[in-house]
This record gives sequence, C-alpha cells and structure tokens, in this order.
Amino acid sequence: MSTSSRRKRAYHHGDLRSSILRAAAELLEKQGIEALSVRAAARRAEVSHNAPYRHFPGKAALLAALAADGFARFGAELAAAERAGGLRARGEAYVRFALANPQHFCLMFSAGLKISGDADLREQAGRAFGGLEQAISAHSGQEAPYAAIAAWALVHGLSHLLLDQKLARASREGVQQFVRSVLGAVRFTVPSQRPA
Amino acid sequence: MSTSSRRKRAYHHGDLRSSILRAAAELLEKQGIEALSVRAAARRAEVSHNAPYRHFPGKAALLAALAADGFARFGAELAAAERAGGLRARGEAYVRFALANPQHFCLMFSAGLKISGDADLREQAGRAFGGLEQAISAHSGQEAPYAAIAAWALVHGLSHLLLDQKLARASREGVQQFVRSVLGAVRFTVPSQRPA
DNA sequence: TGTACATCAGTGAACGCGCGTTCACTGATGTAC
DNA sequence: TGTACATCAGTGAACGCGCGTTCACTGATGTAC
Repeated sequence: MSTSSRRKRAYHHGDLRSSILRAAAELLEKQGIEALSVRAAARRAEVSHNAPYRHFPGKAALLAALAADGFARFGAELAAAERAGGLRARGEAYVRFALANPQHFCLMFSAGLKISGDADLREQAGRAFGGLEQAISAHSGQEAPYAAIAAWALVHGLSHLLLDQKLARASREGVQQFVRSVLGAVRFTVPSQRPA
Repeated sequence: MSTSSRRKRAYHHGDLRSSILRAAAELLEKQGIEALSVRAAARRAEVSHNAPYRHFPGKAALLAALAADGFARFGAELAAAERAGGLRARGEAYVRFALANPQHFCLMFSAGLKISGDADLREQAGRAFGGLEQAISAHSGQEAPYAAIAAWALVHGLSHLLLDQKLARASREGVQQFVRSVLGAVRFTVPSQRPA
C-alpha cells in the first residue's frame, strides 16, 4: 500500500509479460521449480493472481516461455565462449551456465517440457542445439558423430553431477579448475582431434 | 467390493510397508514423480489414505525409501555387470539402468532429495557410489581421479540425454549399439587405459 | 485351554492449504469522426 | 480540439481439486497369567 515502490503503479502495467517472466525466473532459481506457480509469479510481480492469464494461456505456456528464455541465453553464451576460446571454452561455458542457472538448466532439459508444443521454445532450443552440433562437427570433421555426442554427454553429465553435489572434490579445488581438469582427462578417437 | 482380489484382504495387511513401496514405485514409473502422492500410493495399495503413515513418517520418508531401493538395485546391477564384463560393461549397465528406470533414476539424482537425512538411503547410495569409485580407481590406477570422474560424467550425461530424448540417432540405431559406439569414441588420458 | 488386556495396524472424517482456472467486472487507452 | 465508443489489461470473488497431515476410533493380534 501507500507509496510502496518507486512510483504508484498505474492500472495498466505497461510490460507485464516481461515482469511476470522475470518474477517467475527469480522464483524458479530462488525457490525451485516446485515453488513456481502462476499465482506466486503474479504475487511477486505485484499483480492480481490472474493477470498473467492476459499474457500466457496457462501454466504450461509460462514454463515454456521460461525455458525458451533459458535456451536463448544458453545458446548465446555458448557461441560467445566458442568465439573467444574454441571448443574447449564452449564445453566449459556449458558447465558454467548449468551451475549459474541450475533450475533453468533442469527445466530446459526436463522431459516433462514438450518442446514441440511451443513455437518460440522450439526455435530457441533448436538454435542452441544447432550451434552445438555445428561447432562439434566443424571441429572434429564430418565423420565423428559419436565423438561429438560423447563430448556433449561429458559436459552434460558433469553439469548434472556438480548440480547434484555428487562431486565433493570440485568444491575443494575450485569448480572452474576442476572442470578443466576433468575435461582435460579425455581424448576422442577421431583423426583431427588435438584442440587448439 | 465383493470378492474383488484373490481373497478378501484381512484387516491387518501383513506387509503393508512393502505394498506401499511397490505401489509408489509403480506410480513413479508409470505416471511420473508429479503424480506420486502419499494418497495415490495408498489408493493403489488399496488401503485407506493414511495407512501409509503407520510405516512412513511422511512423504519425504517415502521418497527416501524409494530412492534407497533404487540405489540398492542400481549398485547390484552395476557390480554384476562389472563382474561379467569389466568396466566397459559397468558403463553400459549404468545407462541401461537409467533407461529402464527413468523416474527412479531422476529421483535418485535429484537435488531435492536430501541423502544425508535418511540412514538407509545414505547407506545404499554410499554403497553404489563406493562401488563405482572403487571400480574406476582399481581399473585406472590410483592416480587417475579426473579420468574416473570423466567416465562417470560421460555415462551419466549420456543417460540424461537419452532420457530427455535429445539423441534422435539413438532410437534409429538401437540404443545398446548406440551407447557402445559413443563410449567407444572416448579414451582417457592415463597410463593404464585400454579396457579389456 | 481360557481369559483379560496391552499393543499394533488399520479406518473414516475432518482440517487447512495453495493451486489452476473461470467469471463478470472495471479502469485506462486509443481511435474514428 | 472534443467526444463516443471499442478494445485492451487489469481486478476480485469464486469454483473444485487433490494434497499432507491429524484426530479419535476400531478390529486384530499377541502375551501374561
């Protein structure tokens, strides 16, 4: 009540869709997927509990939009890392994103999320995966699909194990250095290997 | 009603704890973690909705017991596979377990599950992971911790990607052969490598 | 072998909760004339 | 520039739901004598 926020919010919010998404993202990371509900997001955005329905048909659409946002950021960070430091840097960025956005990461990769159902989500996920596949095949030669998949599985699994706190050693050594050591312990059996 | 099951169930069930666990496990795999509730498990076991509270203090304890069961089976299958076919077979069994018990696998590795809170869960998980670490260090020499972790990450990530349907190629080729190909594309940079 | 009684393992009713979603509404905005 | 009106983006009340958990209970079991 009273003059709570900077200025009294107008009846019309202006950009409620973004506000809802931001609130939902904060809830997701701070309280976990279980705590994320349409009503909670509306509360956090300081609107009535059904205002979100002006912008999302239902809860599933909200989750899909969150995941799409996640994929967009993910893809951008991976691409930037690779431009800066090659394929190895891309792998490290993969793990870094997962650790920085654990709940987003889980949401993006949860089986419950039907990627095909949402156009924007489909596009963003396709973009992120497309960049990945392209990067790997460009680096390893056209004929190394299994090595490419193994590399993906390696960083993906490392991300999950770190998120699930299964690797005590990592926190002792510092995560970035740990990740580098683990990735460094692997070679892929294709001709044109040897990272830059 | 009437003579529904084989014989009229006595007032005292006899082994309700096991029945509840079995019902919960079936619900978990058939309907997913979201559909698993204390009440649903009780319904499936054909007892009143609060009979489970005779055997589990609450929902968290039921989940912990499910996960502990999962770890017990997981550890046993991994150990058996290794006895039969070495470390490579252990890796394949890891993925096979995940694919055969997707929801259990996710539950077992979900961060929400507090392993330290439940004695039995702690023991079973420790047994499974202990076997894993032992197997890897025995195989790769004492001084290859990163290779060991990388191997773990590889099979773990492969499991997740397969579960999340991210690897279309796998279903085209047959999963077992696909897994073998991916695992075969990797070498670890430690002296005593070369699997049997 | 019989009986009194404590204990155990179930039942059914009830609680309060937050959820997703729908409904009829109202205040604000933009546009045609 | 002013005004009528359609449209948009919010509000607040209400719905039905399944959930976890608690309560007082009752039927069955086992044990001491």
